[in-house]
Amino acid sequence: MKLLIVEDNRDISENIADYLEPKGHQLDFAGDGVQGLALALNDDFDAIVLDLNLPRLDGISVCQQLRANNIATPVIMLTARDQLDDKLLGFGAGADDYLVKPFSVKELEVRLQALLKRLHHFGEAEELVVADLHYNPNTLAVSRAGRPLELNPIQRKLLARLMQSSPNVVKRAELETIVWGDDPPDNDILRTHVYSLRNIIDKPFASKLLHTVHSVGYCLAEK
Amino acid sequence: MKLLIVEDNRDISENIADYLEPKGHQLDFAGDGVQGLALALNDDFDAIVLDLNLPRLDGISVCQQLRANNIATPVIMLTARDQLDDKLLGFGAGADDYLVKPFSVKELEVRLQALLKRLHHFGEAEELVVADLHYNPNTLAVSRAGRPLELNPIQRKLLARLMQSSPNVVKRAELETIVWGDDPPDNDILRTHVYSLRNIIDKPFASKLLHTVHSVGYCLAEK
DNA sequence: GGTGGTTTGTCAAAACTTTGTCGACAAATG
DNA sequence: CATTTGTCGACAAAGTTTTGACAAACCACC
Repeated sequence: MKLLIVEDNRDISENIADYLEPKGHQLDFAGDGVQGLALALNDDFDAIVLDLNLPRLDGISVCQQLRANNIATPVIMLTARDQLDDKLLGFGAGADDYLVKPFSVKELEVRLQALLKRLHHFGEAEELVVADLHYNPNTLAVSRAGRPLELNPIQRKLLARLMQSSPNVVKRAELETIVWGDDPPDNDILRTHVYSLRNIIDKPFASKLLHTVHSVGYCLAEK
Repeated sequence: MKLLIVEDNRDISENIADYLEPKGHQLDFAGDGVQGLALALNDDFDAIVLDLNLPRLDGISVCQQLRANNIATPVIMLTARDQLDDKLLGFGAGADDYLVKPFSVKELEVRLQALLKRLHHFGEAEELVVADLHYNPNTLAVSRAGRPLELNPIQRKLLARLMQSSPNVVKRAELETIVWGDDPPDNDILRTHVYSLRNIIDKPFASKLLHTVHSVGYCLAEK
């Protein structure tokens, strides 16, 4: 996930970076409020970790400005132990959670995850990606090399399974079950649908992704 | 606000009571998990404070049972300092926040308020916006490109869900549940309502927002 | 390496399903 | 009792799925 850390204490920033970056999260840093606000306004983060006491512009003001600019990114405030009343202010300014310094980075991670689970599209499926082919199961949008493609329901079902299983081979019988449920057709109509799917996702492009595995099934993968 | 405190340590319960009751909050108490669950299921609280270690039934199980019974009341977990991993479990079970013992009651209050604010924001306010289409769930005012529009109740329900889910596709069955509850009509009357909604929000404008996804449902989005 | 049966690719037309449109009428609202 | 709202049926339009027919590719075996 993509995070913005606004914190003037280098030790704390590095501590966070050391823990979260190895876990695959992408972090941006700002050392004061003005810089942090600029970054937050110009980029799209999954969450923002915001120190309360910052040079140039304090955390509460940063948070207020964000909300005033209609940016709903979850914000976690960092406060010193004796600033409990500031927390109330922080929540008033639109913060979503806070942590008392000194805090464990693991605790930060737990709270980040809780926030994202709550706010960030609850119950949504992940976008499927194979090479330059994208399929979003929520919007049902399909695109390849950035160009949008139109699929009908059967084609979507086939594509979804092929992408989920990629780069593995999916057996014909399995694809038939996906489309027609427990009573598959006795003729070989799957062929026609694979053909039409191929026409849409492969025909107009140089490299082919959907490969036939003779007398087994199909597989979607690069090369 | 009406709170349920599930905690086997009398000192802690009393501490909470002494601080919150004078402020006008109404508290109920349970000394073990079974009792707590029973109270939570039979009454309507604004929030529940739930100890992790409880006699008879632990806090995580209580929380899980609540969610399984479709009760969305905010839950704050109380954990000992060395139970950080349990927090992950707690969030997984559906808890909304947690506090590390020993905690200040003032901090509990801050977190309770934050939770309720979050809930209220979700349940009541928040104007919905998709492209130049606006819907305020409080005033029930709908407008597009600044021009006010008049919707009837069913159209509003449909629009609200479509806007909340935008740009995702919303399935017909889901829209039917939104409008008619658990027993959807056996005919296809949703079509007529979507048609009339479309007449109001799209017909008089150049760009169309409400798109049909054949044999799936509808989606509200730009382009 | 040729041979023949099997599997796969191709495509257009036919059969079918879902959706848009709208007028008529019943039910709810105030 | 007038107006708004919700339900229904009918038909045309749009979109989807199946069918069937032939050609090309594949594979096993002589």
